Amino acid sequence: MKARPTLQDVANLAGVSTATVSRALNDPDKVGQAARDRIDNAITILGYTPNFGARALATNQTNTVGAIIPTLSNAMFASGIQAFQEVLSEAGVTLLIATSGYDPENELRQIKSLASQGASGLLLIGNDRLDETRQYLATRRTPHVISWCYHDGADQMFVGFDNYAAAYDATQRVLANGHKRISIIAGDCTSNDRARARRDGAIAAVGDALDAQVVHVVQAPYRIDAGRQACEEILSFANRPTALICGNDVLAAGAMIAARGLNLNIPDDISIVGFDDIGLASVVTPPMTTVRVPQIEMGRAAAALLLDVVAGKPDLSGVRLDTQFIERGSLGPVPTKG
Amino acid sequence: MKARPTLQDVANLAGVSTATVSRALNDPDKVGQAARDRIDNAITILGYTPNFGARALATNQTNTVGAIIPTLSNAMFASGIQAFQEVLSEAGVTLLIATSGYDPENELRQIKSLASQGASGLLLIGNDRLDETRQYLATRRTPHVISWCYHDGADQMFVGFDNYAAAYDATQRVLANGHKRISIIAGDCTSNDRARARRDGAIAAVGDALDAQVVHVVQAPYRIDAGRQACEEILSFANRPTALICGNDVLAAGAMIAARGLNLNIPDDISIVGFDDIGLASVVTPPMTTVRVPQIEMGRAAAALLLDVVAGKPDLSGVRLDTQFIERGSLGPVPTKG
DNA sequence: ACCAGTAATGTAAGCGCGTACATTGCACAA
DNA sequence: TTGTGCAATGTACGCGCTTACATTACTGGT
Repeated sequence: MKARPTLQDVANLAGVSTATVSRALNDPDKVGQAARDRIDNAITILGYTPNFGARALATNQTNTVGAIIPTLSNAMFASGIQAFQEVLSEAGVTLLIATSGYDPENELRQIKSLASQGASGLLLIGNDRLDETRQYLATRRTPHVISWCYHDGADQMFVGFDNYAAAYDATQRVLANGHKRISIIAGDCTSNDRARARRDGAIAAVGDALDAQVVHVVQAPYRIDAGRQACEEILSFANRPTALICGNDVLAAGAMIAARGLNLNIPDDISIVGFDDIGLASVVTPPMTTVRVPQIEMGRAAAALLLDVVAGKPDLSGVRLDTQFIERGSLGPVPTKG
Repeated sequence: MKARPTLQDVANLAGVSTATVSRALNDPDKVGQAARDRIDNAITILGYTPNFGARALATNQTNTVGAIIPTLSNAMFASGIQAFQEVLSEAGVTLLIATSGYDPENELRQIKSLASQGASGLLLIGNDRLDETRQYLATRRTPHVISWCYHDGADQMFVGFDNYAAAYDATQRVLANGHKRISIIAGDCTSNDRARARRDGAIAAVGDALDAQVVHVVQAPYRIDAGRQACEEILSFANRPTALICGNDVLAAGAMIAARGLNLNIPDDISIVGFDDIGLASVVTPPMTTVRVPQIEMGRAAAALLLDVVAGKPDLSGVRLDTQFIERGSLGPVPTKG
C-alpha cells in the first residue's frame, strides 16, 4: 500500500534535507561525499524515481520533444524517426510520437496534443499545412524543425532535401536513356508538398527535353496495390510509355508487379524508377532504380538541429542534404521498335 | 516578453476564480453558462494551454504511455506501433517511444527513462529480459503489456501469437511439400525469445517428421545482406537443402537474392519461406510464402489492453492472436532428382 | 587567537493546477 | 415571511521538486 517514495522520504532515510537530496541528484559536486553515499543508498533502498510532473513544474522544462509524421508504416519515415530518436536518447531527451495520416487537420490536432503534453520542440514533416497550424506555431513560438523537404530562404528551419530537384535529376537520367514517352505515377498530392514537388520536377524535366513528352500523370496513395492499379491503368491505354517514374518505391514496386502481370519485361519493355531507396528497392526483381534519400542522416541532423533550437542557440540554419540517383536494373535504354 | 499564460491569467480576464476556470476545463457541467462563455473567450484571447507538469503533479497522472521496441526499422514493428499509437490517440493518451536495438541493458535504461518521464504504462516486446528489469517492473508495479509473443499461464500480460507454434506449423507445410533436407536461417537469438521460438519450432517440426532432417541452422541479424550471406554460406556446402526456412521476411528476401545469384530457380531448385508477411513479401519474385502476423490487430489489442491495465480494470487477461500461413510462389514441391 | 572565505547543508518560497470544503445566492415550499 | 436545498462559485491547501538565500562548520592567513 505504500505510495511512491518522494524526495522527502529519501531525505528522511538519509538524514538530510530535501534540498541536499535534490542537489545530489542534479549537481552531485555540490554535495559532500558522505551525504552523497547515504543518499544513493537511500534511493536504492526505496526504489526512488523522481516525479516527472513535479520536476517539470519546478524547472519548467520537460526534456521531451514531439514528432508528428504522416505514418510509421512507410519504411521511409520509420527509419528516419529511428535515427531521430537515437540522437535524442543520447541527449537524454524523450520522444513523443504521433501520426497524422497525411491529414492536415489531424496534424494540427496532434501538434496541440503534443504541445500540451509538454513537448518543448516539434519535428514536422513537409511544408504543407493549415494556416491555422502555422499561426499556432508562430504565436506560441513553438520551436520546430521541418524535415523531409528543403527550401531556401524561408523563415522556417528545414532539414531535408529538394524533392523537386531530385525528381528533375532522376528524370533527366531516364531521358538520357533515350526515353521519349514517359508516364508518371505520383503519390497523392493533396496536402503533400513532397509528392507534388516530385511530380512537378519530373514533369518539368520532360518538358525541358524538347523531344520527349509526358504521356500520363496519375496519382495514387502510397500503397503497393494502388501502384499496381495505377500502372495497369496506364498500360491499358493505347499510347504506352517506355518509362514510368513513380512517386516512391512502394508505388514503383506495385507498378513492377503490374508490368510483369502483363508479361512485360523490365526494363526491356518498360523502365520503372522509384524514389526513396527503401530496403524493398534492392530486393525486387530486377533491382529497382531509384533515388536514395539520406533517411538516417536526415533523422540525425533533424534531431541535432531541433535540440539546438530548443536550447535557444542563435544563428541556426537548416540543413540541406543531397540525394543520390541509384541506377539498378529496372532502368534500361528505350526499347527498339519492334 | 510575456510568459505563458496561466490559469490565473484566464481567471482574471474572465473575472472568476481559478477554481472555476479549472472546472470549466475539466468538468464543464459544473459551471454556469455565462461564466463558461467568458472563460472560453479568455482562453482563446490569451492562447492558454494548461501546463503539463502542473496538471500531472496535481492529478498524479500523465495520460502518457511508453513503448520500448527493438527497432522501428523493421516494418513489422513500425506498422504495429502505428496501430498502437492510433488507438492511444483516440483515447487521448500520448505515446512515448524508445528503441532498445535488441539490447536488454539498453531496454532497461529506456524503461527507466520512460518511467521517469511519466509513462503510466509500458508496451514491451518479447519476453527476454534482464532479471533486474523484471524486478524493476515488479517492485514499482509498472503496468505493462508484452507483445509480439504469447505464453499461457504466465503472470504476465501477453498480446501476441505463439512464435513456436507458428514456425512449427509453417515447417509442417514445407514438409508436406515433400522436402527432406531443410536449412534454417534464424534471426539472432541472443536476447530474442521470438527468434529462438521460431527457430526451435522449425527444428522441432522437422524432428517430428522422421524422414526429414535439418541440414544447417545459422543465425543472422535481421538484415537483407545478412540473409544473403547466410544463404550463400548454406548453399556453399555439399549437402544442399531443398527448402530454406527463414526467421523473418527480411532474411528470406536476402536468401532469395543469394539463391538467384547462384542461378538457382525458386522454387524449382530451392523453396524459401519467410515470416511476418511484411509488404516486401508480396513484391519479391516469386512472391514469398510466409507467415502472416496480425500486426495491426496486435498493435490495437495491445493498446486497448494496456489502457485497461493502466486504468486498473480487474480480471484482465492477455490476447492470443492467430497467425496464418500464406502460400505464395516461393514454396514448391521438392525438386525431382536431376 | 581572530576573522575572512568557502564548502556543505538547511530553510522555505514558489512552480501551476485540482479539489475538498466553505460560502453565496436564489428558487421553492410551507 | 422564513427556512430548506441546491447550484454556482470562491478559498486555500497540497501535489513533489528546485533553488535563492540563510546558516553552520571549517580552513588558513596573519
